[in-house]
Amino acid sequence: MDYKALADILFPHVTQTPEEVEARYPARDLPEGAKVTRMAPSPTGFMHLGNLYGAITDERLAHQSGGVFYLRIEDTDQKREVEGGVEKILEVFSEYGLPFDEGATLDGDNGAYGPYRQRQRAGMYQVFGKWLVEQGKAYPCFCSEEELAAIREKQAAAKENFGYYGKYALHRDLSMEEIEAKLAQSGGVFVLRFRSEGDTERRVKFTDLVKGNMEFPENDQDIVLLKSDGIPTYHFAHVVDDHLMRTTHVVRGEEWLPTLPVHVQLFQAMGWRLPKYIHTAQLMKMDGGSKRKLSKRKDPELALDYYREQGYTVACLKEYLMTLLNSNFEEWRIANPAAPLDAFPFNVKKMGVSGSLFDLDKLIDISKNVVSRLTAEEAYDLLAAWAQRYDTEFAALLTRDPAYSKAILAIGRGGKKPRKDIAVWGEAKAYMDFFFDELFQPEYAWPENATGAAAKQILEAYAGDFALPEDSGAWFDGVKALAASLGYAADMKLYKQNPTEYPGNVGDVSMVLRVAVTGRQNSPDLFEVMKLLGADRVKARFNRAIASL
RNA sequence: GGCCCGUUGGUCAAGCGGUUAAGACACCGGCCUCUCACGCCGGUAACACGGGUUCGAUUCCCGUACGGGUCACCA
Repeated sequence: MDYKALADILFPHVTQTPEEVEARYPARDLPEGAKVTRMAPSPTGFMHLGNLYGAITDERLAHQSGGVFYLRIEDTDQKREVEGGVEKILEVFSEYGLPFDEGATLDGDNGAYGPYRQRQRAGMYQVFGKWLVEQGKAYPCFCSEEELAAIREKQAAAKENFGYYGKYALHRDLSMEEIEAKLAQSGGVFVLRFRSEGDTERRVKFTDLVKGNMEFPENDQDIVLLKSDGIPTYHFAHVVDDHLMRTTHVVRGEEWLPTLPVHVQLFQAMGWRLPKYIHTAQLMKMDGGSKRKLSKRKDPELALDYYREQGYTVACLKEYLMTLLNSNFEEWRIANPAAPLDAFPFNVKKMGVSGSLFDLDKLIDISKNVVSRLTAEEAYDLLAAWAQRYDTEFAALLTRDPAYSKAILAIGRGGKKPRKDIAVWGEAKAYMDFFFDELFQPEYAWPENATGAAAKQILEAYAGDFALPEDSGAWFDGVKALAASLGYAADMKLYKQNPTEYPGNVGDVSMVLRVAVTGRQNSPDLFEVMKLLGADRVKARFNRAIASL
């Protein structure tokens, strides 16, 4: 077989040589040890936790080592591509603060190793595809979907491995005449397959940076390199791009592990150096009694949009993912509560090998901590932005008087033990709605020791000549005095010693006030609340409560 | 089914031949000059199983079980 002639028949338009292509991608001029990583999503319009998970790893690895983190768009599957898919990707990464040093941008490319959209690189893959044909390492295949399905059936019946290999590789040894005939028949359309010399009896050894040493049978499948539209499969694109773009570390999910032998083989066939691989553990969820990989179709909580809608902060999601990514992160965070995330020394060795359950409880806990560390100003900005998007009615109230809203958010904020009651912005309305008269819809639930007439008596006594106390201490002294005057125990300790001697205690009295003012039994510091509301509105609320009794 | 990866409390996990087997979340109890949210103190709870190797295995090896992933002209 004259492979050179075959190559020319198959790729008549390809005139470039591999050397010419290579010349455009010189080794990167980076300091020793600098890592080059990439995020390589498909523009499916769907960004999920797994994307973020990997991207954080990529970004940290690159930027912690003085390297390069770039974005490559894997748009080789036109069927799955959606309008605006690239915009979505860019938007998410900018939202999450994971800056690319180079790669695809909205209006083109940024960087010297482009183009960064695989479809725009089609010609390049063909150069290398042609070159492989010249070496006898690749060949055209004309099998139809039906033929492939028939092969599969046969294999299933014979209990043999699936795939295009050995005697099932129908077009592996076509003669030049046969190829020409098929080519004429197909109108020049073919699929380029790799001619594997692998033998499953032999094993390849391999080291993954997180999984450690591994051994696989060699790949004997003649996998597809170029699809019938001339666009490469993931496998070929990965090998060509990561070589040319000088990627040093490939971070991807462990679902790629089974195809690793293919990639190793391809790199060898091309005569290129293998990048380092980091196969990350998968994000799982509990389904019924067992764990399973989070699924795009079944699990809404896999989508990043879900968290944005709920009002999780960007910081808390990154923070949580980091706890899954590096086992010593939490320890570090406890020791460095205020340090920026990027100050954490990310370490591949601290990455776990087995899939982790995505734990919403833990996320919420982290979220509360993150939100509690925000200043009132920051909290207001984030909340207002969220509401603007997901609850415009609430947004209108919030932004009507920013200073007022900030003051609400400032209650219990700051200091050593900040309040931690808001985990996500979606909860904020329920937390602070009573501050807005428009939203104030009390369902008076009086404390057990002071219902009905008792509650009314307390309210009437307190509201009678109500004036805003000077400070929290004065306020509570007043409540105590009121409690005592009505026969309630003003001292909790005394009350606990003889609970039967009193109708209730000062706690009950203040609870009545709280219920009247806020419409609920739980609230932040009542004095602060009243101060913000102002004497008039507080009074009005007392009267409203009295009227209801 | 073949191949691959994994298995320490409910969850995330530390551990890397000898430990009272950390810590975090969740849960439960107590304390915290008004509730809640915090905070503090305490508690329940784990090395999948069976063989080896070894003076000694959570740790090393083999097997079993279980879980997961993957077997496309998708990535």
